[in-house]
Amino acid sequence: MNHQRECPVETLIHVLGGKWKPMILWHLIESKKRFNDLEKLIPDVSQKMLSQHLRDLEREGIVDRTVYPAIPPKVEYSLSEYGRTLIPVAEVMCAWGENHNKRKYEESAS
Amino acid sequence: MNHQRECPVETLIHVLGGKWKPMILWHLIESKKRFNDLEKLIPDVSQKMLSQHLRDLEREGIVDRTVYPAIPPKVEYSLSEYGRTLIPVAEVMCAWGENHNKRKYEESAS
DNA sequence: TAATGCACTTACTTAAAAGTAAGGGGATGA
DNA sequence: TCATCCCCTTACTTTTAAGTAAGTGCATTA
Repeated sequence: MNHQRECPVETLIHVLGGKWKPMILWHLIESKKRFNDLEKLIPDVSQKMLSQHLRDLEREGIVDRTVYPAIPPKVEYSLSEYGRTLIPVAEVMCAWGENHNKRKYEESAS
Repeated sequence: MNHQRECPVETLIHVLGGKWKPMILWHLIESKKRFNDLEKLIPDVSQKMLSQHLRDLEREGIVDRTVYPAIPPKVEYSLSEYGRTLIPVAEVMCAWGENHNKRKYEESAS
């Protein structure tokens, strides 16, 4: 890490920041998902937020959107090859987050 | 990673999200800093945001705030022992961010 | 006496993110 | 014919984050 140049942590936060994108990534790491699947998996997400963030992630090249020309329409979202480079990032972020939650839990229990 | 439970990436984003906290972390990884140092190192940050986010990070136990009872007041901010657990996280986030920036640069150049 | 430096705080304003509610297109099934 | 399913989009409102500007307290220096 180089402390002279601009901090690129910001870039990651820009791409993955906000309330919903990490959740979407999280579920797509496991497997490709349809719009409705994600809606069910992510409690309280509105359709608007879901479609907006999926579009953002698609624009960044992280998510692939595959449309099957069927009726009713079928659209699948999956991590792109590039998106898969985020898996190790998600892993350390999750590991830290889990530990932090545990710590807070133990703190509140004492 | 466990996809049944709640995604803890959110936790990390909660702790480190927003525009300024990653920057503060970034500079404190290098060495402890005073309020004014951070103000100079982080362009465009307002005093309000700086003090607010330093306080947030302090409350989360990530940053230690040391006050020297001198006049003019001297306050030093440093990563706590717990805060140092974020260093590996920052490293992978930075690495990904740098790569992403490079990719976007090459994309726009072509 | 006045100005300066440090580390903030407060009040107010603006911008960005998210929530709510409704609609739309294009079939198919009852 | 009417309702239903899927994948959204649009318009509008609310909430949250951030920006701006000014002020505070204490002491030292000029």
